[in-house]
Amino acid sequence: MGMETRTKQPDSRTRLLNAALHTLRAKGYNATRVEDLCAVAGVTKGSFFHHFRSKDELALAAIAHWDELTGGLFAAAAYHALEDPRERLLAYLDLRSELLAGELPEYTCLAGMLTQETYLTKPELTDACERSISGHAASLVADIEAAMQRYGVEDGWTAESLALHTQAVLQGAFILAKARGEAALAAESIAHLRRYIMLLFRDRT
Amino acid sequence: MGMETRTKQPDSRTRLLNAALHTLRAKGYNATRVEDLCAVAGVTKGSFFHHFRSKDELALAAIAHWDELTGGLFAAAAYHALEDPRERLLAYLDLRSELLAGELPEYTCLAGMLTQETYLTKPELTDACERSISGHAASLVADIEAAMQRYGVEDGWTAESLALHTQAVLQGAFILAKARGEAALAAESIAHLRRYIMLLFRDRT
DNA sequence: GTTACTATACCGATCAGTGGGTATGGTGTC
DNA sequence: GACACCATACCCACTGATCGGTATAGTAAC
Repeated sequence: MGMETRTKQPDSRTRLLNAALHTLRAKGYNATRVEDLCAVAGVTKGSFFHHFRSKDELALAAIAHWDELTGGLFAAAAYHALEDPRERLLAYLDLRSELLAGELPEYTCLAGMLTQETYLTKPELTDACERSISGHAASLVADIEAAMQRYGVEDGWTAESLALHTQAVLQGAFILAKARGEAALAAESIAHLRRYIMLLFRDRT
Repeated sequence: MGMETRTKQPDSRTRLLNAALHTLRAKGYNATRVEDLCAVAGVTKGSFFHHFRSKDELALAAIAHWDELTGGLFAAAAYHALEDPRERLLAYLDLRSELLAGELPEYTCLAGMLTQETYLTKPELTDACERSISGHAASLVADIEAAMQRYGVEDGWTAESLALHTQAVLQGAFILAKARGEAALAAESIAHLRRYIMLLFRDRT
């Protein structure tokens, strides 16, 4: 799986994982049949069970795949070069806003979706989702801490809690957007979060 | 057995709806079997299909039941008597925080949960969820508008968008709480939202 | 008798997972 | 080069269990 030649088509395993990212986010875990994924990936069920021992195991692999993709996306983002940590946070939110441009199931969070559906029924999956969300939140903590220091915030809340709050807002925004069927709603929620962060980290002139 | 049947227990239909509120929020729509609900409600499948034509119809009825219960709860809350609309909003959030005291699947939002799972697969259910969430959000708009006026806010955002944002935060907080398995997380997100509202509606002395 | 409700046995569709098979490509041996 | 050998990847037909829904028979109350 390491160094692969630059073929036009990814291999079956990757195609199944990509199909999973798309379909799981659109229809959820239980409503997605193994054969749906096979159809999207253009393989047969035999191939599916050659690569994954079970549907659960595919979901686990899909979350790992998701972490890899999104981790890369945000790690490579340009805003890390900004000098002011507050600006880095705001730029992060702006990027999240920009990502809303695609189709709805494409910008939604896989981990958030699966958390709801697997809670109490599939502990390993819930755990994997938790690690995914918490890991992403953790990547914001350093910037938040730096901003707190720079802007002299001592308000009885922790950097971790604000990092998790940003993720909560995003997750909630996705639900609202799904309910209403419009991405604009999610954008407005992110705008409110952006305003909150600007109010928290104010220039004390 | 005959004489004991006439207890103060709610009728079968209501017991099924209550079972649905509990079980659907805990396990989701697809993972909840009709017979699970029957077991919790203490009735048989025959009774279930006497009261509801299908599982979908039950879910619809459960959302209506949910709207009734929560609508009553918030309509009857004491804080509506407060004079300052900002204080009414803050008190609303405090009430939401207090409700987190119960077991996790008990304070979660049924509509938010079902939205995710029925998106693209059960349009009528998604619509019902949308109406439920939007309706609840709408009940906050008057107070937000009054607060905007009283505190002289003219910031390029609407009362509706802030109302929906509060719901987004709550929905997201529930997901995080489920992922981590602790209600405290949801409380912290609500605290951030509370702080945001206090920063928006500031006394300009 | 009729209406409202409950119970039980069953049907039919669905779908995760299996088993048995083929195709391809690599490797060692003579 | 030809051969056997083996591993990986893949396909198709099937199965066994699950579960929404139905058919039907009953009971209680007016």
